[in-house]
Amino acid sequence: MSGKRVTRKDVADRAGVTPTIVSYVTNNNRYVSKDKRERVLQAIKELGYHPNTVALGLKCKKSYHIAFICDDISNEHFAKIVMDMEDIANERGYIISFCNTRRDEQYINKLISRQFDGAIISTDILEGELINKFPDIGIPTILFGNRIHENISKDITFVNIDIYGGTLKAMEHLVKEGHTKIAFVDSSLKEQDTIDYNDLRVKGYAEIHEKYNMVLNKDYIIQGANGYKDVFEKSYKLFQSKDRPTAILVNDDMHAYIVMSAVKSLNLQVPEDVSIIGYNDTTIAKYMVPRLTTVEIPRKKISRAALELLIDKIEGKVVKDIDIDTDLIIGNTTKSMTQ
Amino acid sequence: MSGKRVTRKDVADRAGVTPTIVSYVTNNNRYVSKDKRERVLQAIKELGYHPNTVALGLKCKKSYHIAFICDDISNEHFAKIVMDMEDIANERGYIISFCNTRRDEQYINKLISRQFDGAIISTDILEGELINKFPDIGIPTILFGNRIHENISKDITFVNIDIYGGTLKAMEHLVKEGHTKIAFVDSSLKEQDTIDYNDLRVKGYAEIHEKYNMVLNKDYIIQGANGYKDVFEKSYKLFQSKDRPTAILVNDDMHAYIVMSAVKSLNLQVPEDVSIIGYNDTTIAKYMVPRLTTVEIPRKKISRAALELLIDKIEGKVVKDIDIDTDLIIGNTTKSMTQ
DNA sequence: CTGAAAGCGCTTACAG
DNA sequence: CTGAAAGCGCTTACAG
Repeated sequence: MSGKRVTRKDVADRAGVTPTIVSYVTNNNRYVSKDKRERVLQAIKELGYHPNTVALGLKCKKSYHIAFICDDISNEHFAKIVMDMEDIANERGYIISFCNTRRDEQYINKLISRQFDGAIISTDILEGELINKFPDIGIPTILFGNRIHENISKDITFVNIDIYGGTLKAMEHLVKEGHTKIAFVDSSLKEQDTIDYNDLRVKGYAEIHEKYNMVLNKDYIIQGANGYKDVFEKSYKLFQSKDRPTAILVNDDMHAYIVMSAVKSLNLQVPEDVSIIGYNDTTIAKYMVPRLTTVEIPRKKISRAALELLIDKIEGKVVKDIDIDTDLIIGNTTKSMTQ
Repeated sequence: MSGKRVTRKDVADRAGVTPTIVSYVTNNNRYVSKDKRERVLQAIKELGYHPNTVALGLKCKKSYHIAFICDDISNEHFAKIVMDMEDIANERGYIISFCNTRRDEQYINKLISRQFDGAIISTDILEGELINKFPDIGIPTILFGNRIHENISKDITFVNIDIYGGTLKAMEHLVKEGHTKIAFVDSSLKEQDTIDYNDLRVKGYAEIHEKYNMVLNKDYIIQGANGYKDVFEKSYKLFQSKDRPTAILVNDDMHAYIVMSAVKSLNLQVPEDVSIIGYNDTTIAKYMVPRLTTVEIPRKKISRAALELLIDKIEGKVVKDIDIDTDLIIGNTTKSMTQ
């Protein structure tokens, strides 16, 4: 391409000043005579100079670069969170890199080498050991989830999302409608030793069974599903069975949609034959017909909280965990059994 | 947090060698005596050393950092493209930053300052002038779209996606089924002077009208819709009208889904009352009931093509534009009028 | 008011 | 076989 990039030195030569002056002009942090300033600005324009952020990063040990790491960048829920965060980050001079989690130490090392000023992580599948690599090396880190894991570094700040409370609300709603045969889908690709705040869903699910003396049928729990196709097949099979559940809680709206697709493929109706509840309140939920009942995770709140906590932390302030409530949005995909 | 980061010098001190030796060990590109090599590796492990990519980038003028810029990171279509690209990039030592387009010169400047080794851009809303900033400054750039725009730099390489051909296939399909009142939705936030390869959709749409002597009703074209809600409202209104269309082509699956939602809200049936065709073949299309008929953009192909072209370009090779075909995936959301 | 100089953490050509 | 040194493009403390 067009040869070497324009540097500060090129600008200085063009404007007939020293490189130092160019810096003072671009950073606007010291008096520079009007004459020189104008020559510099002119030269910058003529040459198309863009200060090299990499050099600045090296010198100042600050990259203005934040990583947001989640398990599925193709899930609208996370994308919307990033978009909200970007609006705030942008004002503060930061950019955010939106990355997919990889259960791969080499990949994590590569990220770490890039001198992010901070990281925001939302994962169900990464071991504490790998997550801790960020704070251990001195990268301010925020984790979406809940401080229920012992192997997470004390240096990590949590945005505690009340998935547990949301799950209780969803389950109570189904129980009040008379459902006793309730299934549950957890589509995250979990393994042992993972950060599974999803377990808060299982926990809530199990506790409601206990509270109301309902039999917990293990066959009603679909866990560690492997992608959309797997969720479709497993839920198809579940609803094909003689003793099929009358309601199902699905850990993500898109997956809830897939479950509904499986249900419909069996010529069953939602909510007449099967009640469905999702999580996240994404576009798919809002425009589903019937409208999906779903546990809302307040994205605006968590993105703002996470980003502000992170920037405070980067700036050396002491920050504390924060708690975020969830709500049940009642749509039309559940139906009372007692009517 | 934990103070300063571990540098090459720290490792050298610990291992009792010069910093140079540490580089030769980490890069594995020169003979180092077994004894020293082991001491270095030991020190790296003990200290948790991660080479500073920023410093490397400055020295070598190579960031191993690629930008993928698209108009809506919350659209699964783009997220899946990034994920495919990442798999390839990862093997080659690159990381990809997944960014939302902003029609904001400051933002573009900020990106440019970050010394990306290359950029892959997919946009309907960015002016050529802003896109050209990347190649103009020497950043190898790939653009998804079609070389039909005169104001795009010659230095940009195109991955030409045959949206036009796909649109013809979709329209032909509807015409063969006897539809003559066909609507069209373009949900992109376009303005004048934009890279609107979407216009290829409009072009195909118009040409088929001409070819078959069909009246092109301008009221059937919804353009510049502003988000999901707007698409819902506008299509609701469209299908509420007396002279409503019997079929509709929608430039994205999720938006097609929203249109279907509007249709159903009016107690109309798909495909009995309204035939719908989308674009992209994302998850929503695959699991829609009835299965959405959609113009497939072969994501695997375009992501591989784009990334390989880009890396070749970064490595100084001469590359040529590439053409990618599209296909119509026939689902169950269209119905023959003549049965 | 303004410039020369040190230094951020690396790589690698150069000189032993 | 191996080390000292230059230099990538910046910022800013220091010295005039």
